[in-house]
Amino acid sequence: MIPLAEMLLDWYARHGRHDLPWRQTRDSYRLWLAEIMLQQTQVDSVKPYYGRFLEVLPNWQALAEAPLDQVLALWSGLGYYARARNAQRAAQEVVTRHAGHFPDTLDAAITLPGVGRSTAAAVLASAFGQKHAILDANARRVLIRSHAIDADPRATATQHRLWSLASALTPHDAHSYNQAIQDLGAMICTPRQPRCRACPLAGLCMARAQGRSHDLPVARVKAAKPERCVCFLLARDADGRVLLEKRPETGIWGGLWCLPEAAPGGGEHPVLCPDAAYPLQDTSVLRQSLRAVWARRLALHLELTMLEEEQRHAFTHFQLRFRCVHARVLGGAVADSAVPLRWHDPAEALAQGLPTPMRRILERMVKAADSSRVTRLIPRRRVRVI
DNA sequence: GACTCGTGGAA
DNA sequence: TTTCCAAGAGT
Repeated sequence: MIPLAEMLLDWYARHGRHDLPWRQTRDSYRLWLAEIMLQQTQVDSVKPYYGRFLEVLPNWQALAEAPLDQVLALWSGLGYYARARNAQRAAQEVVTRHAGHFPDTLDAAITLPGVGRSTAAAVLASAFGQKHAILDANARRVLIRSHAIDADPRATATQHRLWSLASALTPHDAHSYNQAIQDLGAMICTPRQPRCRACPLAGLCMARAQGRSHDLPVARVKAAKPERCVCFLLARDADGRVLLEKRPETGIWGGLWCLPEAAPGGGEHPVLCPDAAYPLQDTSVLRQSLRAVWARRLALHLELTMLEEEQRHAFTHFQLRFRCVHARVLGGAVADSAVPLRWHDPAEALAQGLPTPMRRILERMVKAADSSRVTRLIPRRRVRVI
């Protein structure tokens, strides 16, 4: 065995994170689900979602047959929602095309939606004991530092080099090795402030020998984050229900329930609209624009009552600035629309698949309603119409 | 190749 | 406060 692999396996046996939930099983479904949830997502974020998901949908069959809304509700807050949609499609393929068994070759596994080379390799190594190398962010960082690779990690040529390096180093016990290199990347060879003194590879690490541990991998060129501005409608009907719309299946927050949007610049879905930077100051122009957009789309007689303070939500490639606009419904009915619109009781809404900012808004609203119930003895002040 | 796709933690 | 980036894959 190559010394690097031997050192890693020895270190892993003594210091690895053997207690992670997905390391208590060799079941392909559970291993695959963990790999999907862990894509671009840190371990601590995944843990609560993983247990809940498996409790409700414990096998391929259950996931394949579940309503997509239920899958998205279980994913709500975890982000990258295409993973949830692809996961269900993959489960359906496993059931229909593979007789309920995860494919046992790399090429077949990669054809599943949401399963790339690294994910397929991880599942096949752990579920079936096959020898396949992974190349995730942890493994990539460890290889780049140990071999002092100062080329751009995102360049195709570097990717090829890293994959062949990963394959060459991976020993027969790929199951243990894959987890070992991930744990080293997560616990010792961290992105910032690597703990080189505790590293089992310190003796052969070229970056350390060259005093460049902190400088590798080379930083990516940062692109300026554009802003998008939008108002979300918090409309309540006479029963206190709130209006939600189901977003299109593709794009930001695809398939999730969301407060209706509007932007002064118009557009069906401003959140999806690049360069949608509009002023959000509380002006009569803004209020008229919002009323016009929502009147046209929703066919409701709305009375705007309040604009909340501006909030922000950061995405990977842009920053969202938004304000919540409170409104009472005086009349009209939700229009027939290509986009499903539905009135939800607040508690029921929180059980749906919601993006995190929507969940926060609705939770705050429910909390406010609870506290106002306590003080209901005091007559509610008349709401100012704006 | 260059974009697109979420969210939370750490510094 | 802002910045960075994670157990990547799809288009």
